[in-house]
Amino acid sequence: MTDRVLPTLEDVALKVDVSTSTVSRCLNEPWRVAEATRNRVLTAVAELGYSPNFGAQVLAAKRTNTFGAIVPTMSNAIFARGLQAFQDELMRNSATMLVSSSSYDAQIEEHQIRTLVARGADGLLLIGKRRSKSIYKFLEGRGIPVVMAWTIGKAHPWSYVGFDNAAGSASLAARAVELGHRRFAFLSGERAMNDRASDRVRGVVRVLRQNDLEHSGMCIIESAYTFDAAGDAFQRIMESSPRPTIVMCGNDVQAVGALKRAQALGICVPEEVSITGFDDVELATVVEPGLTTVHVPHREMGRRAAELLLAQVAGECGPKRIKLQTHVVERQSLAPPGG
Amino acid sequence: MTDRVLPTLEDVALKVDVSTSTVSRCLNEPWRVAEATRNRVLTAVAELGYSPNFGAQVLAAKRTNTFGAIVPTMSNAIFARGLQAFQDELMRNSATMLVSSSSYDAQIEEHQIRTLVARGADGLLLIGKRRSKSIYKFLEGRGIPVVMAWTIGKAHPWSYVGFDNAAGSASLAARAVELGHRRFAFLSGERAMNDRASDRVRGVVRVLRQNDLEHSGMCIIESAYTFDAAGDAFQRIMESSPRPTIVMCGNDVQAVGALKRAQALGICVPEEVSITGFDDVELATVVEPGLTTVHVPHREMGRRAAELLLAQVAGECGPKRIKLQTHVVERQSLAPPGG
DNA sequence: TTGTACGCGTTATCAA
DNA sequence: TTGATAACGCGTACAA
Repeated sequence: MTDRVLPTLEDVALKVDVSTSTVSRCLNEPWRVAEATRNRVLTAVAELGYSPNFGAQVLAAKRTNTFGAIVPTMSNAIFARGLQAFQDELMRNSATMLVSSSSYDAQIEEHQIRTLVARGADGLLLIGKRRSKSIYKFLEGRGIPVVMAWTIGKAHPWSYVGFDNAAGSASLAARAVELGHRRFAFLSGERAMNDRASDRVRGVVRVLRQNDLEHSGMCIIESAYTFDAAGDAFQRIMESSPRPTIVMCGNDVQAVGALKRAQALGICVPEEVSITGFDDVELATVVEPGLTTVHVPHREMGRRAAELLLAQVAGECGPKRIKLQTHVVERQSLAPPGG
Repeated sequence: MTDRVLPTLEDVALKVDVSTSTVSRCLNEPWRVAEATRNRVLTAVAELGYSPNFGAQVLAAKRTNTFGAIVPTMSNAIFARGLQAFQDELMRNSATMLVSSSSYDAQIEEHQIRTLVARGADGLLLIGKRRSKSIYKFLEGRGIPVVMAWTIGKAHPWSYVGFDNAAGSASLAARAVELGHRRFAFLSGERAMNDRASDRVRGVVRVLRQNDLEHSGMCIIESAYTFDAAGDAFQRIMESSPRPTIVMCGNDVQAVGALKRAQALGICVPEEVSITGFDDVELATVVEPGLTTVHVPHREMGRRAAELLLAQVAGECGPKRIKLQTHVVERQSLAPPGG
């Protein structure tokens, strides 16, 4: 690798015969410099192909203009749309995005939080709110703005851009009750460190109780968020007796896993059992029968999370709590019991 | 925001009563420091919660340990798996990943390349190889290692970790010919700035020619990589006469779009028309009938791209050309013409 | 409106 | 094995 030497602020300054501060100002606060000088400077900048040295800029300005996002997974569409929107909004504000995925593992997530903070992230987007005290203390100690998405909580000192997971699954359960379902099962994600998963179960339990239906005995099985694991879990559920008339799933991936397994087992959906999802990703529209699910405003969450973080680092506002709405999307996988 | 002051190298040095150089060495080249000193230093580091200042580190070391990845889209699984593997491998080497998505737009991609380079990326992962001379000149001028994935090319001065797109679609076409197909149509992505899309079409044309089949008149329609756009394109293809017996698609997303439209129009797949994809993402296994497609080793590409970039910035090797294999995955959407 | 001068926290060179 | 010291390139008071 040959040693290339890039032009510095000083090179530009020398060429135009002004001070480095003037060049710096032209780039950062152009309005504070006379138009004539500014033009000469900017011309020289273009001619030399000057571009500020990132490290120096960060060291001096104490900001990286970089935001970290840690999502449980990038492999399916659930968080991809949100990330895309997050990054688009950052780009519109000439900021950049660092991303990691934690594989739904709290330990890995903690490590990644520390890494991104060490990397100088000006702010962080995290999914969910259930994590260790120590990592919250760490974040608070660094005074870094954090937005938690896909969930909602009380604000201070963190921001939330999300929705009520319990309410989302509750409205879906309510619709199922309305259609005549009485025997529910829930195929959940692992709830231990996942507040979204717990809330989604909780919402259903609440509805059952309100309708004086058996809820304490509702079959709840946890599985990983993969087709195969969910398929296995579904199979176990269907081996129980009496069979549920509806299996509500923690998300669309699990629901599709369940659906495919049902077909493999020759169980008709929705005639013999209804299946529902959560998220409303493309997958839900592509399977046969189409998946009844809860629509989540992924893009808006991503966009508003970025807006909020940018505003917070700019000191324009403090932590906020932005609650978005979900709604049930009815397709064919949910029908009255018995078809 | 209260002004927090984080411990610096000097704070650690003072506490242990050594020089800052020693502390720095303990962190970066621990073997070059006496074990006793090292232990005292590391203890102090832990006690103070010291973590190096990123900007200062970059400024002094001239490396960010950060790698940029620019993909056409994050919204579906096509590049998500590759990115995941890329980032996993980076993380294993305590490097981090910056990502952008260009929405399949060359202009946006150029802008993002410049941004990531300005942001100090030590290396870049790009998808495909067809882009403007000027951006290549820019990259060459900066001497930044670049790996182009999802494609293969002659190496110098760039690296490639990919596969032969033409060969992939060719083997699929050959199989279709073997099954008796004679009238082909291709539902392609936009080829103007997309070498993968062009190559995939080219592979099919080659096979048709080799089998003395009509190829110059093969119906080729381009569409965006979305369900709806692909559905529209499929519909136009099926309105032509004589109808093709097989519609090969540029990727799985387009193929699923075509498949769903076929079902909406009451056209039976594969009885009335076969449909094939490219990529072999989860989507392909979930639709009914399952999609016959070309399997692409996404994860391995991502992983090896990271390995290669890391090796290149470490000066352990120069640009390389790593060619991986694809293979046809037969499911139910491809069958002999007439069912 | 522009310039001077210093500080930011590290790494790297060289000497001890 | 350790320490002094010089970069590294930019932002920003403060002065002119």
